[in-house]
Amino acid sequence: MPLQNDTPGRPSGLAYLVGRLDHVLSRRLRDSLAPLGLTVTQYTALSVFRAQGSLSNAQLAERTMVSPQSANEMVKTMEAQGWIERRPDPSHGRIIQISLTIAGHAVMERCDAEVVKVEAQMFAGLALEEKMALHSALRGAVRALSGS
Amino acid sequence: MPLQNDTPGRPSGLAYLVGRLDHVLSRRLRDSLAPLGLTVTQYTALSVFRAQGSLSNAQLAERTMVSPQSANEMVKTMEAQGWIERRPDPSHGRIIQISLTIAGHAVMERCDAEVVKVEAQMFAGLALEEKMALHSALRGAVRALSGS
DNA sequence: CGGATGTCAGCAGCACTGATATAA
DNA sequence: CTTATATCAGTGATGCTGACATCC
Repeated sequence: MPLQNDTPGRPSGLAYLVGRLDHVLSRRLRDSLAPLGLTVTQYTALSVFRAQGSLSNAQLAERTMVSPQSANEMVKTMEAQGWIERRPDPSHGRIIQISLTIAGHAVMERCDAEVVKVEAQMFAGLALEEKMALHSALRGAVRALSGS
Repeated sequence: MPLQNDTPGRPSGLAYLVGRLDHVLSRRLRDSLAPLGLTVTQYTALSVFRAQGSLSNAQLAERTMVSPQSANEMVKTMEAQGWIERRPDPSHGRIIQISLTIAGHAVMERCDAEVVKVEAQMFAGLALEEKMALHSALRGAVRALSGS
């Protein structure tokens, strides 16, 4: 019986498991990504740019659910690395559009190879159907918590 | 098609989703737990003591997959709060056994009520079977990554 | 003026490595 | 001497709030 107990008012342990898995996963990714010169949060941010194209800092902050200041911090270091470029929005003097550079795309591809390895190990025991179910469950959970 | 693409060498996005969910979940738990005076990692550590009973600092570090120094840091602050107590091991002069105090159990029960709320919202769309499947998938993933 | 955006400064929580002391 | 344990000190990553200037 996976759900550890049926005491009402006792957490089922799912929140605990999510946290624990992230903890272990982050560690593993950190070790895999460190030789390539980037951190896990940097990889995450770069992933967002790859998926979304060009974003302002405020948009990045909103999509990654982080304060604009935190996002700005990431952006500063990543620009210094040459992975992203910032160019003023032509239609608005304050907004600065941010996007991946060629070097950014290149480093992402190297990272992907490492991430694929970790994912494979992490969900080695799961069939494709199960991975898809997991995928949708996780997406649903993110959405459920992001809303309110 | 939940798995976003079939390009070989491209991450499936499961690692990304785990990280994102943890990010949102941590934020929510932080806000829920803050009024009770503890942080998410403190709640996690106290959960371990509740589940495992009495542990030394070295054992705590191993079970939570954290360095002994990090574990010791948590222990210090939680002892100062009166949630745990440390008593020398009778059969070994160096080891100090750590366990929950009455106050520790009490604060945990108050936390549980909050965590249950968050879990309910997070997995509102899932049937019991799906929660059980998710539970075992996550446990399997933690185990797969912890080993090597 | 008011709202959105970007950015500087300060701070807190967390986990790490290195070094040290002590018990077995 | 060697190992395990606890713990002090320093450091790095992350993310937060507050404050401020700027653009529309």
